[in-house]
Amino acid sequence: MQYIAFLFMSKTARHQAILDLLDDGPVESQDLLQHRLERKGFDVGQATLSRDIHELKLVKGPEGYRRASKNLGTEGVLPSVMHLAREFVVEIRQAQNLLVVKTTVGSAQPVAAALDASHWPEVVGTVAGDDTVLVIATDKQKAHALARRIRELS
Amino acid sequence: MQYIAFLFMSKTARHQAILDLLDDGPVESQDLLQHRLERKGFDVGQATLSRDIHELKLVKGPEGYRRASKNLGTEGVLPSVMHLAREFVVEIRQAQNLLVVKTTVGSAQPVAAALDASHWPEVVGTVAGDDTVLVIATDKQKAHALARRIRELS
DNA sequence: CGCCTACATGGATACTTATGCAGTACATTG
DNA sequence: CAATGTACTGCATAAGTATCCATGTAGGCG
Repeated sequence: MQYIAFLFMSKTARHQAILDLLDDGPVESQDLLQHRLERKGFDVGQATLSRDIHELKLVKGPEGYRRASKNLGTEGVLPSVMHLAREFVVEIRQAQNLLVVKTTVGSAQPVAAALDASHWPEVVGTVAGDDTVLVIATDKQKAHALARRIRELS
Repeated sequence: MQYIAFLFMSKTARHQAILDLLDDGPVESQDLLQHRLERKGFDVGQATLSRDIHELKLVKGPEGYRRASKNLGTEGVLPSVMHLAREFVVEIRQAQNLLVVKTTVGSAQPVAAALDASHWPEVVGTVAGDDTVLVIATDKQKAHALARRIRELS
């Protein structure tokens, strides 16, 4: 039944969604969070949110829930993946489910940050050095698709 | 009556005392805080503490109440994996034989170092960025087992 | 002094969050 | 396939926190 896919995707996706919501500012209560998630298509109970919040190590201050180490309101909006890719990506190679993205020297970090922020489902995570970003995809196929997508942005 | 002096000194002094207490580590609940303050000579109700906490803009995370800006200083000694995992690891995702460990911003390096230092047989190696550690395991199964083990540390 | 206003506080209680338990969906193993 | 284990979840409810209301005190002022 379709529950399968739903359940499987759900938790991680929901976590992502929660973090996204929090990037728009703190959320007062679990109830409010529940309703916002609902509007985003996540139907989940308060109990689960309590658990999610614990797992994500969120913190509740006077303003509500927010990410633990999110300090200094440096709300520098990061540039779009498209812009960054076009500007700094030099080459993309694939090795199994991994992509090695070569960038101009010093640009790997911002590119990785942008890829993370885009929350593409194929991207499990990224690690950046100085001129290289390692992108971890769920599997070979996704990695390939992802490579194409990034190339197309250029 | 001495109530005068008591009442007059109280609020500010109590606030100070609360901050002092928190410097020794987070406090789980208002109840606990109440008892600790009592031992220090402050006799105060839960309602008042709720207000104090708000006024001091304290923050409640998984560990309890703490000061908002507390930026956990990780000094020279390499803390145990357990401690680091519990403190900084936010999420663990698996992609094939790799684990993508998300940490709070800036903590990836120390977490990776700790994982390396633990010399677990499943860990082939690690690479750390800013908020992401890539852990390479020998195979899918080991990766899965490893993920569980790290999660259990929390 | 008598009166008024502003605070600080505790008790009771409304409200919010955490958790024990049980059920569902797989995954793995024999 | 049956048996067992793991992950995830909701419901009911326990545990924890915030707030309404009443009280007591201090300071200002005519």
